[in-house]
Amino acid sequence: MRDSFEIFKYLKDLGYLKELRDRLWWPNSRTFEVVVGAILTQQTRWDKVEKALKNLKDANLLSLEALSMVDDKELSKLIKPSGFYNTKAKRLKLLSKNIIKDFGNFENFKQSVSREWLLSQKGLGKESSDSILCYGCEREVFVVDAYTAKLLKKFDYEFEEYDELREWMEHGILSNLDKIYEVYKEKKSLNEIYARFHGKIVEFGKDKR
DNA sequence: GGCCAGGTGTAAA
DNA sequence: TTTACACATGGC
Repeated sequence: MRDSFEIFKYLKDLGYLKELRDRLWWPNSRTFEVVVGAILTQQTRWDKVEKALKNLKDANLLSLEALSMVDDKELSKLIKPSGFYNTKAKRLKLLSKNIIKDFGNFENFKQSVSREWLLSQKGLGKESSDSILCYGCEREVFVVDAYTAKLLKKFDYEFEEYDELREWMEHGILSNLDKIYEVYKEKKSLNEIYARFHGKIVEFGKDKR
C-alpha cells in the first residue's frame, strides 16, 4: 500500500455508504447537535447516543442556550442511556456555557472556533474536537478513531500518534484528489471527502465487530 | 458472565 | 512520558 487512497478504494469497492443518511454522514451535520453527539458518543455505541439525543429533544433541551442552563441532575437523567452520564452531563453544560461566553452563538462558533480552543475544553480530546470541526464546522479535518487504527493495522500500518495517523490519511487524500473526483464523478469539497471517508471507515468497523 | 463501544481526565511512577 | 484507572450503560 502506498497511501490512504488504497483504503479509500478498498472501502469504495466493498460498496460502503452508497446511501448516506446525511451529506456529511454524521446525523444533522453542521448543527449544534454534532457538538452534543461528539461528547455523548465517547466510548459508547451510537444507538445509545440516539436515545439520549431523543430524550433531550423531547425535553426541548437540544439547544446551546437550553443546555447552558439545564439542571445537572435532569441532564444526567436524560442522557443516561449513553453511559458515563454524570461526567458527560457536567462537560456538556460547561461546554455550552463556554461557547456562549466566547462566541455568543453556534453560527459564530462554527465560523471562528479553533482546534486549540476545543482541545482546551474539559471533555474534548483530539477525536471529539476534530469531529466537531469536520462535521459541525465543515472544516478540512480528517477524523481519526479506533476504527481507523484497527483498519490500518489490517493493512499492516501502525502509527504511534493520533496526529501522525491523521496527517497520513489527509496526505493520501490530497495526493489523489483527481482519482477521488473520478470516483464521485464530481468535485466534492475537501471537507465532504474527509467527512464521508471517515464515515465509511466507521461503518466498515461496525460491520466487522 | 465477561468484554467492549464513533474517549477523556487525572494521578502516580 | 508512560501506565493505570475511573467514568457507566446496555448488547452480544
